[in-house]
Amino acid sequence: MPELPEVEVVRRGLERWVAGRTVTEVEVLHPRAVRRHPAGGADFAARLKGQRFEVARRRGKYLWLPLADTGTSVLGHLGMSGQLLVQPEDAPDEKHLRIRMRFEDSAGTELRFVDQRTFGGLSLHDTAPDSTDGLPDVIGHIARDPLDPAFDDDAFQSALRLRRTTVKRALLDQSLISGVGNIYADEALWRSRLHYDRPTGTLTRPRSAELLGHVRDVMNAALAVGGTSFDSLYVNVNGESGYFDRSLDAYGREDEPCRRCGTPMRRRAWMNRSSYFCPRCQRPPRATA
DNA sequence: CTTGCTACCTGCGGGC
DNA sequence: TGCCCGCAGGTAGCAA
Repeated sequence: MPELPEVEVVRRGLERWVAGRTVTEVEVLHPRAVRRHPAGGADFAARLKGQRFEVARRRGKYLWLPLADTGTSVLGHLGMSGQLLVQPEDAPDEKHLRIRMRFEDSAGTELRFVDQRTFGGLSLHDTAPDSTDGLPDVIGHIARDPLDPAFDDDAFQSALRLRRTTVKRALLDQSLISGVGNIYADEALWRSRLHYDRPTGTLTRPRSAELLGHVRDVMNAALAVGGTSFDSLYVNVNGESGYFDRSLDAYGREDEPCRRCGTPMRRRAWMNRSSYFCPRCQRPPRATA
């Protein structure tokens, strides 16, 4: 479940179904799922045993579960295909089950990390000493996300202008603004009538403010309907899909009419992935750029 | 320091 | 039927 709205849907599920529970047993079934935990899977399991989870937190696409009274947290990233599922203990193992956690209460459910492509993972980290919001130390480079009340709009706009890059690259740069991925970048650019290759330095203050507003709007709209799910890979902790795919205006709409002007939408290969845009509403920047 | 490119994985659908 | 290719919502790590 990649981008901010989908990760927030998962965070809310963890808040409801996992917060306050004490771990009794951890099984690491694939070493790559804990590769960001340098001490390895056995250490990860041993250190988690007996600890109690506090309310799940999130920044951008990262989420973490603080362990009560330890100054440490279990940090998670879902990568491209990761899922955190709260399943009945007797449910059959998923094909790509990587990590299982059992609890000492009698709720009868366990937490599972399932990940087909193993780009995601869990790890255990200390809380950053200078952090006021319990941030694990290893994600200090991740910028606040646009739904964070402490996100600084002015600072973002200034930093954006100073970048020597193009606008979509900047939106995907998690050290500048976090939580935006390929879908919501294309959606926000379409709403802003901006081409993905527009140099950041050419954006006026009102244009960058508008872009940021559209990033927020599209993420909030997606969140309200449970996120974007094209298939069963992107689900909440109960395995349910979101509905925002029906509301996408750009992403995945190659050859379909632009919802604003009717021109067929285009797809361009871009950074080993794709960009979807309207060739009429989102004109490429002048000259070579 | 910044910016951009590639590797890291598995699976799916389309063309041959 | 099967093989090969391109493609998939992400990020770390490295080169320039």
